[in-house]
Amino acid sequence: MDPSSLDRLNLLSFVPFRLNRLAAEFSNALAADYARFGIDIPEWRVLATLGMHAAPRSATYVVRCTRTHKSRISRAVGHLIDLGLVERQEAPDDRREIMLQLTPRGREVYRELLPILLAREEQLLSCLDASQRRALEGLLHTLEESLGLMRCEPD
Amino acid sequence: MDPSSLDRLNLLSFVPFRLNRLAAEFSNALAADYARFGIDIPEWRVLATLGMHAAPRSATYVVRCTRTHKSRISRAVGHLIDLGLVERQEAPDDRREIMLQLTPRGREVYRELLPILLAREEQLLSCLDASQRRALEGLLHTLEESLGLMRCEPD
DNA sequence: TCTATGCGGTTGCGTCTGCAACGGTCAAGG
DNA sequence: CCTTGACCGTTGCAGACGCAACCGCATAGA
Repeated sequence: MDPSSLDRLNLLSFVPFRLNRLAAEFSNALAADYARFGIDIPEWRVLATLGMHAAPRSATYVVRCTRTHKSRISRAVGHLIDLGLVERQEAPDDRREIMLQLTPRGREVYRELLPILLAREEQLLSCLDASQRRALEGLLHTLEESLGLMRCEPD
Repeated sequence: MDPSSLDRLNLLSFVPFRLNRLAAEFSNALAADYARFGIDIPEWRVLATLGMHAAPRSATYVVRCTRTHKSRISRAVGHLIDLGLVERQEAPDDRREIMLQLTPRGREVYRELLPILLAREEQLLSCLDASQRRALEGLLHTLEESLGLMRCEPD
């Protein structure tokens, strides 16, 4: 992967660095879209995870699904509740679990935000043609599999 | 890119999220390697940027090259100086600029750390065969070009 | 039943981050 | 020469972060 010699590393050819930088660039590009709705990245992740399913989910599910630290999820949920986009309800069978679901307003925001984010994704990937996108898809999948990132509870 | 419908997004197929998660996973895997030398990611970036060149570089150069915020670079440099790995010297022609270079000990650490990090990169990419790696290389390059991430001052 | 262990979720705390403001320096123009 | 604006790098500050400790609850075993 690294074309340079062994005692001189070109940072620009170091994949971890490049991935990090690329991801930061993508995040930055999306930040403005989130901000219009008063939410940030972890909050969007909660919104997206809940919006993905019809039935309520626990915070732990969101944690596993997004691979985000539970304290971050907890605070993000708190903020979303303050905004009136999410509501908690105790699970009937286990009072430790707190099921989370979007409020009508939360689902509205989700529906409004979704096409904006997909358009932004499209813009960021517009430099790739169809076959390159398939290749990217395959590579991401292979890497995710290898790192054990694909597990997510069934619906 | 997104196989799901337009009113339901599967977070797991959203490229910005996947990139972010993948990058975090890579960073985490490398963190332990840095830590053995008492440094973290931004400090490694400074070390790598200075190690890449024979001649001293300004902090602004490191900022441009790594696309890291200047306050972060400033503090990383401060720490590296405390550790005795980097030294400052005023530029003779412009007293605003402060040229940075590795100390002998800094270069030693760089040489020691480099193969460790390359091995870690190799491990993370071990799930990809040669042609997949070429594809990844190409995709990263295309995306970086498109986002204007490739510019870095000449030597 | 009582105790021990583990889980779901929250929170206090020390740390790190990015922003914006600043001090010091240079270069251009009157 | 002086003023203006730009630039380099640092730092104060407010907010965000992850860790670890914690609370309440559930489950298993004596």
